[in-house]
Amino acid sequence: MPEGHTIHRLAHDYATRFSGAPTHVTSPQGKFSDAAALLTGTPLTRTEAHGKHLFLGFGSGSGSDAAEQPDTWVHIHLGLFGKVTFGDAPAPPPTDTVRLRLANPTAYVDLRGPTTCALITDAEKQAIHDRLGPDPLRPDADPQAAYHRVSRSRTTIAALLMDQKVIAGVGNVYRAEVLFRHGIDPYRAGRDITPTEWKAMWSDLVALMREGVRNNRIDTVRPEHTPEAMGRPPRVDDHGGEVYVYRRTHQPCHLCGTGIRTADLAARNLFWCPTCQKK
DNA sequence: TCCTTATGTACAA
DNA sequence: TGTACCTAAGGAC
Repeated sequence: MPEGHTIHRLAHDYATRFSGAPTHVTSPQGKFSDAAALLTGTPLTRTEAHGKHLFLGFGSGSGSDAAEQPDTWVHIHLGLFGKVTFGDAPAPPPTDTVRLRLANPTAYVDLRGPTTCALITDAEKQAIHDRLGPDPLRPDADPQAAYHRVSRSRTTIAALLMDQKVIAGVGNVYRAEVLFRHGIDPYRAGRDITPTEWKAMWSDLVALMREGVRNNRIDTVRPEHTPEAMGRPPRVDDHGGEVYVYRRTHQPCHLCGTGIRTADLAARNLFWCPTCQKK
């Protein structure tokens, strides 16, 4: 379930389970074997997330100097299919799709199907930060930098929200849901989004994504709109969270009953309520 | 057992 | 804009 909240959660969980002690690093599938051989026995010293990019820092930092940088980073991007599985030691025999396994005396973690898993330098890592937009989950994020691009673009707000150079970490679910929550027509041009609307959407994303990290799932339905509150039978969305429009094609809108619409936008599925999202 | 689909991105044309 | 890539689950046969 790789949107930004998942990656920040992973950064935290990798650190919790593997910081400090030397880590046994392997690549059962083979595509990362050379790097694994270099890293094995080295401690994981730092983890970081920016948007959908995960960075695992190995080596150094073991001294008391907190400013010390890791010697090298593993750059991970899950893409559409990537999955991470944590478990307690002893680790079971890995299946042949495990790209990267970390193991220590108490825990193991398997990475499967990532679009990227590569050893990079600090400079290469910096280059990735430089090409990404602000991430609502990072304390250093500047929402104005994102609005600067949004406000001078003829591209639709739906496409801009998915553009990682504009804003990092928002994926198809948060995109659909934040537009619904603000009643905004997904086809409006970025330059027609007012500063007030952008501020509201940004702070909403910060809150929603923080909750996503906490719960490890995406919930966007306000308490007063839950099926219980609306006097309707309870419902489970098949992606594990409670949402207004994402993948609810043809189902009635929770607020007005109109059928949720879907369309192809830049090769991704777009979902929205044509009645509630007219702004 | 095969086909479709998916919360993503990069590159070619 | 189309296509390639990485994996696994669910549904159709």
